[in-house]
Amino acid sequence: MSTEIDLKITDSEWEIMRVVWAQKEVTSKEIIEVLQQKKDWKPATTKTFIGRLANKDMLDTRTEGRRYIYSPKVNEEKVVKSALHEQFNHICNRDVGNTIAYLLSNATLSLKDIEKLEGVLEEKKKDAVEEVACNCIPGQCECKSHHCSKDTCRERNLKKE
Amino acid sequence: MSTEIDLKITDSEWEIMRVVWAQKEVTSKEIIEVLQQKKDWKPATTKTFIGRLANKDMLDTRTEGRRYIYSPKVNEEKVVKSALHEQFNHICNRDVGNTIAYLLSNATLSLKDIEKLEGVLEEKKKDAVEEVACNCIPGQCECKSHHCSKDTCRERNLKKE
DNA sequence: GTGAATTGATTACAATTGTAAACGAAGGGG
DNA sequence: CCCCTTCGTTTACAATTGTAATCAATTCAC
Repeated sequence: MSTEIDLKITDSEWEIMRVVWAQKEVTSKEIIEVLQQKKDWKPATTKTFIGRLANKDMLDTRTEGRRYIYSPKVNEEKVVKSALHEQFNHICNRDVGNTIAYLLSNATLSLKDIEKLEGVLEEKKKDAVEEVACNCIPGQCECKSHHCSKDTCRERNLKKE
Repeated sequence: MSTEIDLKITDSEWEIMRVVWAQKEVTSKEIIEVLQQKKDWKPATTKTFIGRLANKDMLDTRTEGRRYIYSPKVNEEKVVKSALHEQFNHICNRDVGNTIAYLLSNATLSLKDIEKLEGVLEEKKKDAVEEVACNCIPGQCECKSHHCSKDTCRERNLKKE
């Protein structure tokens, strides 16, 4: 029974959390100020999101005088990773390489970044597989089509023609 | 005025779309069958999602007899890329390299993948930057803290101590 | 100390999402 | 020809999300 907090947050909540992650400790006033440059939110709107995040146990609230100092209760990296995992769950394992290649070619990188990435790739060679196995259920990706046995299966019937 | 369709779909809609993308042409019956292995959905639930996707113009519906053959109206790759872009929008450009490094080290890759990725990296060296510029608004990442000028700014006041 | 400003909490309300039953038209079987 | 199945459509309804006003308790300014 791991008391794993749900790491999924909404787009608006990201905006709040990024401020809190960046500043470590902030008042609602500061969050509101920072986000005014980016989002067309009324202060009340920002406050709603802050409240919801506190409810969801994503924000710690320490009392300083009569107001709160908010600080993150979840790690930014964890949330980012979890969100990315979820994205990658939407594609076949066999496509992961290509997808990352796309991300790379789209990214702005420093030489340092590139070197690091080369290092990772070098490491990866050690446990590279001959061919990445498809992890999809039959019918949900092209690797395995679902080979239905029923006469009603359109795919099957097309093949018979 | 680009008639850009909104490429954002929900988790449940992904499940449907993946079936349609994989099969190119499917009936609702087949979608329902495929997803029964994965999701604990009643057929009615699947039908709802199909209907919504058709409304959203993500699915094409061709009539064959009295029933529909569904096919994708949006490209899978585009949807995946758009979803990933959205994710990467949540992090500072300076962290992109590291984040991709994490994805790489977490992925199962073939030698072929790795070679391709090495090629991309090689290309990247040509336009590698000295240092990736932060693209965040001040206050939303640690690169630029928001340097508020107001006396009420907590961060500022802490520094004065 | 009394009124104005702050600030967290409460309430509001529409849109989206997840989940599904019910309905209605159209075919298929007998 | 009539009933049963099939399948798209309509309706339902709770939970979540986006957006915000209002309230109530403080505190600050005068």
